[in-house]
This record gives sequence, structure tokens and C-alpha cells, in this order.
Amino acid sequence: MATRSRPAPSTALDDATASQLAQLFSALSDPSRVRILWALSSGERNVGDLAQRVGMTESAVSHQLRQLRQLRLARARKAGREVFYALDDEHVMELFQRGLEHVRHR
Amino acid sequence: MATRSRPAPSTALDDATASQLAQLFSALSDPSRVRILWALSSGERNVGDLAQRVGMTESAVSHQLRQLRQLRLARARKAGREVFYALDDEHVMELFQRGLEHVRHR
DNA sequence: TGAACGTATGAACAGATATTCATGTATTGT
DNA sequence: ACAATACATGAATATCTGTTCATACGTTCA
Repeated sequence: MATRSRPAPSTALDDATASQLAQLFSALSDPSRVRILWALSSGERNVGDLAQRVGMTESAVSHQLRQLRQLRLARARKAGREVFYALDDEHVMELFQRGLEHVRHR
Repeated sequence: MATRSRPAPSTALDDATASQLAQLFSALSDPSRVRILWALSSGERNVGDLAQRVGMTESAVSHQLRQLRQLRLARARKAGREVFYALDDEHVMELFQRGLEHVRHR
């Protein structure tokens, strides 16, 4: 059996990249946003729907969604007077899965 | 080609788990901690060494290391008057890799 | 056109967080 | 025993962050 190799960062991490990484994880560092993103994992949702699911006011949800949009974690699609939000890519859920492994594995 | 399936959370996310997830990501949401953890990825380091590498005071590093210890992201090994820190498991670097994919992929 | 609806936005406030500074504790060397 | 070293800790402070509240904007319906 081969030795289990590390993920191997191999290279140095410059300040800018460290900040970008931190910013990304920062978007996932709040329970409300985690629940919003999780709710989006099952498909598009509009703001009111999200607000109801996560138990927040629409305003609070809207504020958080803006942040998620800016970090390209969620994207918006306008339809009439509603705005449907969706995950922008699969990375978020992958991060959640990894995170859950750590949390559950204590 | 088969349809690319989602990571599929499948189940609901209770508040406690959402908070735990958020707490984990919160530990990775600061540039200083990111750099500390990254420095640890190449092996054990003592506090002074870390402080020098990331350009922080030993006190500041020590404060952050406590947090990382409490969240089981880093562990300490005392040797004489030095304390060597190391990553507590591989999950962190896996999360960093995924995070970098997102950051670099825009 | 006017009212109702869905969402966004800005200001304000409360709570969280990172760093600094001063000090404390344990260990080593003389 | 004393001084120096390595690290930890608590308090204080400045900054950041999430929510609320009031309000504004765009859309639909009557």
C-alpha cells in the first residue's frame, strides 16, 4: 500500500489568496447563510420562500443574498416581481459535504 | 454521458448542524488563520516560528491557535518551553483545496 | 392611475471578533 | 536562585457584521 500522501499545498500562499480564501469561508461562516445555501441546494427559491424556510425576515434574507451574489455563490433570476435565487456552482455543496465530515467525525 | 448528479444533501439541515458548520467555516474565515493553517500544512511549527512566518506577534498567534485548538483544527505538543502545533486532521487542507478551486475558477 | 406585492437598500444599533498591551506561568541555563 | 526564553491569558479597544426598521423601487392587477 502506498503511503497516504498529503493534499500537498506545495507552494506558498500569498496574502491576496489567503484573503480570498478567508472571504469565501467567511460567506459560509454564518448559520443563516448556511441554511439559505442549503435551502438552495434543492433548487431555485424566491426570497419570500427562503425567508419562510429559514425563519428570517425578507429583508434580512435579501441582505444576505446580496453578499452571496457578490461572492458568486448564488445567482439571481428575475421573473416578474419575484427574484429566484440558485446556487452559482457545485463548489458550495462540496464544501458543505467536507465540512459535515469534519463536524460529524468530531 | 450520464447526467451530472448534484452532491445531493437529501436531508434537512437542523439548526444545530447549521451552526456547527458555520462555526467550522468561521475558523477559516480570517486571513491570519488561513495563513497559520497553511503554514502548518508543511509540518509542525512552534509559536515563534509561526508568528514570524505569518508576520504577527506571538501573542496574536497564540490567541488564534487557541481557537483552532478548540475547534479541533490544530493540536499542540509541548516540548520543553516550546509548543509545537500541527493540523489535527486532513479535512482542513481538503477544504482549502476546494476553496481554492472556487476562488481560482472565479 | 392607484394600490398591493415582492424585493432591495441605507442607516442605525447591538453583538461579535482580532489585535495590542501588560502581565503571568512554566522551563531552561548560569 | 536568578535571569532569560517561550508561550498563554485577560482586559481594553477598534473594527466588522447581522439584523431591524423605514423607505424606495419595479411589477402586476384592478
